Order: sequence, then C-alpha cells, then structure tokens
Amino acid sequence: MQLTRSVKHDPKQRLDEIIVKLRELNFRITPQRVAILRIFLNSQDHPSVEQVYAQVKADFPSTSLATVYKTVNLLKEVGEILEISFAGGGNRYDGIKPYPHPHLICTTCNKIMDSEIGLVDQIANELEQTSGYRIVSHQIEFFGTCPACQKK
Amino acid sequence: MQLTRSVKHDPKQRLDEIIVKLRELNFRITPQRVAILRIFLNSQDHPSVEQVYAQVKADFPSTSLATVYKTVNLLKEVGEILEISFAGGGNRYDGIKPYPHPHLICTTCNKIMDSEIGLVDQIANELEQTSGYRIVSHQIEFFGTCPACQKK
DNA sequence: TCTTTATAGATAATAATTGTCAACAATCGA
DNA sequence: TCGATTGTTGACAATTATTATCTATAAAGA
Ligand SMILES: [Mn+2]
Ligand SMILES: [Mn+2]
Ligand SMILES: [Zn+2]
Ligand SMILES: [Zn+2]
Repeated sequence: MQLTRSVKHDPKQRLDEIIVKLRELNFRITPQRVAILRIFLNSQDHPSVEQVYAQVKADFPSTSLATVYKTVNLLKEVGEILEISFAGGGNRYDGIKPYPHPHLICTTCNKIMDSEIGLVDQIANELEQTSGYRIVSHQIEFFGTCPACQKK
Repeated sequence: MQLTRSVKHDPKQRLDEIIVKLRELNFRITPQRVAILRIFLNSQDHPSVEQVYAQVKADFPSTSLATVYKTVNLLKEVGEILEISFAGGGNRYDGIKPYPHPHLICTTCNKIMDSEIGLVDQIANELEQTSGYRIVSHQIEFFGTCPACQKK
C-alpha cells in the first residue's frame, strides 16, 4: 500500500499538466479555475477557502465564493489538492503535495507545516495485517506550538 | 512528551471519579450530565452527538440537543472524552480512551476502531527535535474499508 | 461563426455547532 | 429541612462552513 509518492514541485509544469488533465476529463478551462489553481500551486502555507477567495478576488474581483468551493471540490476529486480537516474552523488545502502526508499544526498562529515521517507506509502496512482493514488514505496531524509562538 | 497513558477501563469507577472531579470544579451534577456521561463510558463505538442525543432521550425524553453539546464541551474541557473530527459529517467521541490515539475509520460503514501504534510517542519526539515545535497532542486516522464491508 | 452545454455568480438551503435567556433545580448554609 | 444563590436546562435564534439551485454567460468543438 504505497500511499505517498514523491513529486518534484514545479508550479508552471504542474499547471500545464493539470490543465491537460482537466480538459481530457471534459472540464472547461475557465479563467477562474486557472487563477484558483495558480494560487494553490504557489501557496506553501495550506490556505483555507477564504484565503484563496481573498487572493483570487485581488486579480478577479467578480469571482464568487461558491466558485472557489466548486473549484476546490473539483481539484479534490481529480486528486490535485489535499484537504486537511480538523476541529475549529474551516478546512485547509495543500496544492503542492496533493497526497496524504503528516502535518504539524500550531494551535496559536494556525500555521501548518509539512513533516516528513518515513514510517507512515510501514505503519499502514502493519495496521492492514493486524486489523484486516484495507487502508487507502490517512490523516496525521500533530498539534503544538511553533518555534515563533514559543518566544512569547 | 508522553501523550498517551494507559487506563484500565471500569465504567462505574470512572463515573464516580469524574463526578467527584466535576464537583470539585464547581460544576453541578445533573441527571442529564450523568446520563450523557454514562452513555460515553459505555460506548465502544465512538458515538456522534446525534447518537448520544438519541440514546439519552430514550431514558430522558425532555433532554435537548443543546444540552448534549454543552455537556460534550464540558467533558472535552475537563479531558474526559476525546474528540475525533474529520471531513464528512459531525465529530465523533471516545469516552473510554480520552487521550489521543490512532483510529481506523471505515469509509463505507463509518465504523471507527481504536488501533494501537507504539511508535507514536517516538515519532512525536523526533518531530519536536527536527521541527522545533512543542507537540502537545495529535490526531492520527487511517481510512479504508473494514473486513465486514470488504465482503460486499 | 454558430451551437451546445458546462460553468459562474447570486443567493437560498443545509448541517453542525454555538449563543441567548428565562425558568428551573442543584447545592449549600442557616 | 428550608430557603437563597447561582449554575444549568431547554427552547430557539444565530453563526459558520459548505452545498444546492438556477439563469445568464462563455468555453469548446463543428
Ligand atoms: Mn502539506
Ligand atoms: Mn478511540
Ligand atoms: Zn505559531
Ligand atoms: Zn465498514
């Protein structure tokens, strides 16, 4: 069960690839979709829908929040962004590493960091053996205080 | 960073202990609270607020949903139930093991199983070293199909 | 360019949860 | 045990995040 895969992140190349993919799936390439996709591909900080909405409106003032939600769902369904959901506030998204991976979340400033843990696939394998579940995904989050917030 | 602790689960004893604790914190011991607490202490299946509501109404028909939510929040705050939240539907709760621990979630029947992974504390320690975060909690969920649902 | 039809934007609807407040009842002290 | 105090309940309004609906529009292919 290989849940993760390594992807060298090149926003421009991925934008092109995803556009081709969407076209193949008979989705239309609208300026709104491209703008939202660009924002995801260039955000290191796991933005929320509201944050994407604010950004896209800067370039494209007529965009509606519903369109952002619809595009987010579309990109989720085609596997090009990862949804991170947890208690307290809305979901966050990762457009750079769209496959399941662990996160470190600062409960003070809400910053979300990627964290590499090599053991995840082994753990998933073990769990499959011992539990009989067929594991297809995971969500692993560690909560705490980031270095910056500790200095206060 | 010892996030987990082992607790031998004895519903009756824990009920008494929690009641003493709540009284010490100047919370009143109402029949509704005791009823809700009993349900949590005797549920192996990580019930939702709605499920607890349905159960408590069987014995106590006048109970309101708001009271269930308030009691859930109270028990969360005093650390006697664990909240499990993920995309798709409401939160689920564990009143038997109220400390962070990994779960296996069936995306077909929504069953949630506890899963023991010894490595969690080591991973948390490693992450603290490499990231500088001070980790205080975690949420680890594996999604897949349970054995029963695979047979269909 | 023309036609088809998926999509955008406006807005209503929904789901989950939280806030408000008056009547009530758990607790404690006399 | 009684009575005063004040935290809690239950009804319901409000909020937050998200999804559904619908019509004008515009992307894509002929
Ligand atoms: Mn990430
Ligand atoms: Mn559990
Ligand atoms: Zn922080
Ligand atoms: Zn199942």
